[in-house]
Amino acid sequence: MQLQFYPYDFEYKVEEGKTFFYFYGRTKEGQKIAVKHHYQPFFYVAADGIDKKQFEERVLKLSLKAGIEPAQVTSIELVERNLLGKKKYFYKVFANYPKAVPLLAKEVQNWGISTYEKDILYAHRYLRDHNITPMKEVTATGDFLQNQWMRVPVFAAEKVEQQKMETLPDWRILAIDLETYAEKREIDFKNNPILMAGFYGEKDGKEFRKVITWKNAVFPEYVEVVADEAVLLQRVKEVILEYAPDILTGYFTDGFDFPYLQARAEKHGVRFDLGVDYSGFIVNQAGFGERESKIKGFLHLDMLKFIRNIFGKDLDVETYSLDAVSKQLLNHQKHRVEIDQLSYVWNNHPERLAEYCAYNLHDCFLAYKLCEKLLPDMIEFTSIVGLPTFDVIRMRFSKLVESYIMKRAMEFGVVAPNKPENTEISQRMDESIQGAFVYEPTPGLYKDVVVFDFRSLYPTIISAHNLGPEGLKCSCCVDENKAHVPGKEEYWFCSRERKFLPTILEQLIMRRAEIKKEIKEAKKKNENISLLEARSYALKILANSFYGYLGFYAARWYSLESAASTTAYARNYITTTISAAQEKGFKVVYADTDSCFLLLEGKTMDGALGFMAEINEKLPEQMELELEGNYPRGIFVGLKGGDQKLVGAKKKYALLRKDGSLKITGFETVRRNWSPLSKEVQKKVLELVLQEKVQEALKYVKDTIKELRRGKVPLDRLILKTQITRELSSYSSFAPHVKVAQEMKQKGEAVDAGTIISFIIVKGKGLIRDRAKIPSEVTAVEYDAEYYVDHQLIPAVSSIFAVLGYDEEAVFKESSQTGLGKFF
DNA sequence: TGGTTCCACAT
DNA sequence: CAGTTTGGAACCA
Repeated sequence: MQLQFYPYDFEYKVEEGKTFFYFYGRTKEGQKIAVKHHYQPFFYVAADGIDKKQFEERVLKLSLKAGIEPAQVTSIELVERNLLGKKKYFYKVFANYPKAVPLLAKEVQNWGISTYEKDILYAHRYLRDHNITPMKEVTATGDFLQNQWMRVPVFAAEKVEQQKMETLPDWRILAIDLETYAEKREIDFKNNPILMAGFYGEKDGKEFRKVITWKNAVFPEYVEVVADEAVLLQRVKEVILEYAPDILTGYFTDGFDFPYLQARAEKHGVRFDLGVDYSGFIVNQAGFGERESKIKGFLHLDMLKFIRNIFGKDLDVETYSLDAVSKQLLNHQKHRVEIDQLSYVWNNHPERLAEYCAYNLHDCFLAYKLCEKLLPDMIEFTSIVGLPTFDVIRMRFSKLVESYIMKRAMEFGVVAPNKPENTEISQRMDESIQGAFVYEPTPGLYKDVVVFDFRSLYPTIISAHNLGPEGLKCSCCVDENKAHVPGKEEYWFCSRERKFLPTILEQLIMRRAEIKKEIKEAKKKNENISLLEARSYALKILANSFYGYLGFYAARWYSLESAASTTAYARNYITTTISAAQEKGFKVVYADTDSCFLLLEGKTMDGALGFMAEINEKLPEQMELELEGNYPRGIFVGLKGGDQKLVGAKKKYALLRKDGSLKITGFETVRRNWSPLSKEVQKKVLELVLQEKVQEALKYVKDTIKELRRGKVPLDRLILKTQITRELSSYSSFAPHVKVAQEMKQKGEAVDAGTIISFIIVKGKGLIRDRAKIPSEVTAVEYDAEYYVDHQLIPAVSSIFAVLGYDEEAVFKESSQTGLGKFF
């Protein structure tokens, strides 16, 4: 019979000497199931230049001592494959079980023969070799088995294939969050019990809300009170099994909630056998004390991991805390509850526990919503990379790129190069390459700034010039002039044969271009574009990571020469564009990496666009110079410490859009350790100056200074914030915020690493740190206006006014009473 | 300035 | 063919 299902969790089992791949998933009808399929593990052995007959005899006889069963070769097969651009012969050497692979490969390696792909996880190998994408519909042919050893029916497949790339529209998601006993923020799995376990889900259009706790009090209807922690654990298990989610989600569940549950269950002797095969939580150490947690037969998505590793890159958050991330992505925050007080309330005021239950439930809600919102993105990355979603969201970019390459390698008959040895890694880590070109601007206020940029510059260069280790210094193109890299003539890349890496990168770029078109169409028709945008985002981020990957020390397809050539080409393209613009009579005011800023100065926009078209005619097909924007005004300020008229600061400018809004880059307006006042003033001054209302800008600053001196500025606009980064007692230097933190601690407030300290500088004599006070203790007249004028206001705007000629050295050197302050 | 140390996130 | 030590910011000389 045939079975259609959607798989999301995977493993393998060795049964009677045969290796089976296990899919866990849900059928179209909603039934959770397991599907097993036989597939033998293997690795590659380089077959060129060895005595084949001798090797075959020797390898087939191999039998190495190992744990359960000796590691043996079951069969071999001679195949042709491509390694780093060269066609070669390899043996596929099949092993009797997955763990035998590295043992056998090591032995062959000892014979002095190269081996490949011996460290590919069996489950990953299976998915790649069968071209199966998790989360998408799979058709299996076979029969159900009689079984008692699993919580779900087991289907034994003879054939497994994927024809449709449809995903389940309604994944069943359950979010979980714990509150634990912690008197002073300590996290102690051994000694501190779980006080509450919260759940949130939406099933069949209905909300599922539950908090389990073991203290009796008056609670809302969603709270379930049980006798003790052991019963709580038992109930957690039952709730999960009853709800039967496909996806379990939470925030930092990998490192906190799941291992906590596991530890407490162990302590109480509660069997947490909710895995599909009655196994419990599986907690692995991953990397630097980081953990990964899972339960067999569920897909565990720790939202922190996906956001931190992949999705958060474009996110403007200071930390990846649930609070900050939810605010940014969901426009929702955590409940404002004094979590530090939970243990005290638990012991002394159970009547106040209800608000903690609400807090607990709300955290579950946020995790659920994050998961729901980002699921299309997670599935998209899954399908591009072709590996389990569990693994994909826990990967860093380099791994993601490599996984994509290895998925595509199948179609191209490409064998993956080996990972570098440790010695090789440390060598690579010492190497570095020249980066991007940045044009030093001349400080000034400019009119009609036109900005052009190269679309996806690095990926398109790699694709257009066939960059990568495979075509590097090929023997066929030594004399081909055009194959040599401008500015790096010692490198050249094959111009005769299109190589694997640039090809699959080009496909990413093209695929994204198609999707962008689809998005445009969908927008016209007012259709939902969130899925398309997830796809476009995934493709973009992956394509952009190729360059970094080529220069990443642990990469299999490492090629520093290719990375260096990418930036060399980029520098060449941007400087060529600058010269071309200048030849056309355009003044270039700035350029950075892939963008070029020029002035119209009486010329027309059509002229500028004509210039762009001319450039594009000469560019390789994949590359394109685009109009980024056309700004009525732009300002570039001087470099701090440099000659304010001559030396411009790089990466620091502001542009005025036609609609009056600003595009601000590099200015301090966004930094935390500036007062809200300085940020406001800086932004306002930029705005006025860009509108050429210089006198107004001067007056504005003047008025603000007056207000400051009159004590009229509200205190909340004067608050400075700095984060305490470590244990308070370990500070040897006493910056203002450290001093304030100590005062707070004396008053019994909790101050730890991570606490953000707010303070205001007040009048008086002595060091700044002695005049830093807790905001709530400062009265309106007390703040030190001169400090704010000198250290907050003037520094925020001086470079802007300097551009306009208010920059006499003497003026700045003197104190505020007579200095710039006098101006105003 | 470069080398070194500390810390992610959760209660 | 589950186990690895990660990477960015803050600090310090």
